[in-house]
Amino acid sequence: MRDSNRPSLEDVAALAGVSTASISRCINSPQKVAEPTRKRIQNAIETLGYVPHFGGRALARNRTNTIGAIIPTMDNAMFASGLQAFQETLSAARVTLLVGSSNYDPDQEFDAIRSLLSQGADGLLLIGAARPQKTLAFLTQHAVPHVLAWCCPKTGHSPSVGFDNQKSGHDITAHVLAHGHRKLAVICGLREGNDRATARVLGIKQAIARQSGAQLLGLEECKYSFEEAGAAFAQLLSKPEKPSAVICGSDVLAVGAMLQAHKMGLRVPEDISITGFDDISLARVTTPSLTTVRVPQHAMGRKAAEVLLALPNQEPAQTLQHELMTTIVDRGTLARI
Amino acid sequence: MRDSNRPSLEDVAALAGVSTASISRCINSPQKVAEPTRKRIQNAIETLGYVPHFGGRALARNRTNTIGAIIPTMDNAMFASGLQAFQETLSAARVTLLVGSSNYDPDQEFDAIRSLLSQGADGLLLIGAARPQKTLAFLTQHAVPHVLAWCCPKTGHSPSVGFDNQKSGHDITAHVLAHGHRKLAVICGLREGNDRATARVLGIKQAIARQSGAQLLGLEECKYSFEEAGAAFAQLLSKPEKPSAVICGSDVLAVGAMLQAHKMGLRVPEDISITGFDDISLARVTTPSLTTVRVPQHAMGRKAAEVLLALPNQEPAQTLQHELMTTIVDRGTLARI
DNA sequence: TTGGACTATGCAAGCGCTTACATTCATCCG
DNA sequence: CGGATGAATGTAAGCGCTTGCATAGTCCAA
Repeated sequence: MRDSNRPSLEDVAALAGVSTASISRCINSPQKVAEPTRKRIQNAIETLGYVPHFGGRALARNRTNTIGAIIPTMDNAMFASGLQAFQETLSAARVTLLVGSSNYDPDQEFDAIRSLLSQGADGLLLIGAARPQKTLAFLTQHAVPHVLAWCCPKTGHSPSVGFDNQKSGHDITAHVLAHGHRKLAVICGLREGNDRATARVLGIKQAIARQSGAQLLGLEECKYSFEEAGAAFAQLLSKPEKPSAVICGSDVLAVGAMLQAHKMGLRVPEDISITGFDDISLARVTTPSLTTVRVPQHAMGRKAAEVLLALPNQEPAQTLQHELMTTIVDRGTLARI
Repeated sequence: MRDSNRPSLEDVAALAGVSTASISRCINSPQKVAEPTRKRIQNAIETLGYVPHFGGRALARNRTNTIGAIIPTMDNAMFASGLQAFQETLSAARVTLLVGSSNYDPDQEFDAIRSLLSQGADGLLLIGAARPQKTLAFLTQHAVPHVLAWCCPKTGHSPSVGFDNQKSGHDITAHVLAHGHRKLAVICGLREGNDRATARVLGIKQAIARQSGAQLLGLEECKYSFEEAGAAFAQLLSKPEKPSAVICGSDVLAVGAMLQAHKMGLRVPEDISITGFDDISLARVTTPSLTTVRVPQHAMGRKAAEVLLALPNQEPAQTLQHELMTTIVDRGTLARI
C-alpha cells in the first residue's frame, strides 16, 4: 500500500539525521530550528523531493487550507472573472480553491456543498443569499464558515461581499427613465431560486412605479443564452404596444436582444434602446457598445477571499457585510427621446 | 484539538453497536454488510450527521478523489468553458476539482503544480505541452498522473486531449488565402512558453510560404487584451505597405483589432479582413461577426476529465493522445478579394 | 454428526503528520 | 562552581479512517 516512491517525513529525517519532529518544525515554523539543522533538513528535502502528504497533515491539523467556491457556472464570464480574483487571493495566502457548480439549481448546489465539505473545505464561497431551508439548516448544523457574494442581504448574519442588486436595478431604470423613456420592457433570468435576478427586477419595477407615466409593457424570463434572450425580445416586440427601451438583467441577455433586434431590422438605439447588467467583456464589443451596470467583479472576488481567510480569527462583533458599489456605464445603446 | 462537535467513526460505531470497521465497510462497500446491520448503521449516521473526515480517509487510502486543473486564467472565456465541462464530468464521477492558475507564467505554473499536488490532487490537467525542464522533471520524478489539453503533442508520452494548433493555424490561413488575400499580417499572444500560440503562428507562416505571391507583412505579439491587440493592430497598419487581412491568434485579439479598426475608420471586412481563433461567445457578437476557428472546448474539457479518471486502470499500451478537430466558422470579417 | 465453505463482523495495525512534553546541553549569574 | 534558564531537539501519542487477518456463526454435503 505504501507508495514506495514517495518519501515520507521519516525518510527525510533519516537522511538529515534528525527526528521527524524537527522536520515538521522546520517546515511549519522554521524559526524554531537552529540554522545549521535547518540547512541540513532543507538539503534532505531537496534531494528527496519531499512533499508533505496532504492526508497526514490534514488529519493531524484538522484543517486542509482549502476553500471551496460554488458558482452557478463558469461559462458565464461574470462569475469566471470574480472567481479568478478569488483564486488569486487565496493562492497568495497558500490556500487552494475547490470548485463546484450549481447550474442555478438549489439541489445541485446542496450536493456541491456537501461534496466540497466532505473534501475538507475549510470554508465556502456561495453566490447569492436565497436557498432552501434544507441547505441553510445544513450550513448551520455543520457550522460551515462561508461568505455570500454577489448580494448584500440585509437580513441573516452570514458574512457577505456584494452589491445591492435591487438598488442597481433601480438605478439603471431611473437612468433609462431620465432619458425620457416611458414604455419599458424587461428581460431577466429565471428568478426562481435566484435572488439576484429577483432583486434586480424588483428594483426595476420600483423605479417604474415611482415615475408617473412610466409603464412596464412586458417582462420575459429566460435562461442566460443569446438564443433564449433573442426569443424573449421577439416576444416582447410582438405585442401591439412596443416598448422604447428593454432593460435586461444581464449583459448576455442584452446582447441576445441586440442580436435579435438586428435580425428584425431594428436599429439600436434609434428604434429601440437596450441596457445590460454586469459589464462583462461582451458589453464593450457590440456595435454600438452596451450601456450597462458595472459590477465590481474583481474587487468582489478578492474581498470575498479576504473575508473568508480572516474568518477564523474574527471577533464575532465585527461587521462582515461588505457592500460594494455598482456604477452605470453609459455607452451606445440607450437613446435620449 | 479534537473538534468536539464533529462525530467520528467511533461515535457512530458506539451508537450503532458495531465496530468502526463495519461502519467503514458500510460506507465504502455496502454489499459487504448484512441488511439489518446496514440499516442500523445508516440510522446512526443520520442521527449524528456524520460526515467522514477527509484527512483520515485520505491518509488511510492514500488518495483524495480530487483532481487539479491549472489553467492560464479563468478570465478568458475559452478556458472557463472548457473548465466548466471538465468540472461537470469530474463531479459526475464524485471527484472534486482543485483549481490553480498560471497567468501564462511557467514559474507560477510550477508553483501551482506543487501546490495542488501538496493538496493531494490525484491527477492534473495542464494546458499545453511546453514547459521548462524543471517542471517536466518534477512531473516525472513524482510520477504525477496528468493530461495535457489544448494541444496534441506528437512527441513525449503524456496523455493529451486537444487539437493541432499548427494545423488549425495553417487551415485558417489557407482559408484566408483562398479568399484571394496575399498581403497578410498576424497578431498573436506572447509566444514564449506558450506552445499553442507558437504552433498557431508556425502554421500560419507555413501556409503563407506555400502560397506563391503571399507575404507576411508583419507580426505583432501582445497580451490577450483588447487594448494591447488594438495597439498591435495600429502598429501593423502604420507601415507603408498595408495588409489586406490580419490573422489573429485568438478571438480576444481579433476583437481588439476590430475595435481599433473601427476607431481608425476602417471598415471590416471592406477595408481590412480580420480572423480570430477559438470561437468564444465574443465572436458571435461583433458587427460583423467574426470569422474564426472553432475549438471544441466543451468536448475537450469532458474528454480530458474522462481520460484522467480512467488513467489509474489504464493498460499502458493504450493510446492516450486524443486529437479533436477544429472547424472554420465563416462569418462576416473575411472578404473575398 | 462433522468438517468445509462461506458470510458477517471484529481486531488492530498502520497511513504521515503535528505537537505536548521530556530531555539534553550550553550559557550565564550569583 | 553549581544550579537556574532557555534554546534545540527528541519521544511518542494521537488525529480518523481503511483493511488484512482472525474469529465466530451459519449452512450444507458427506
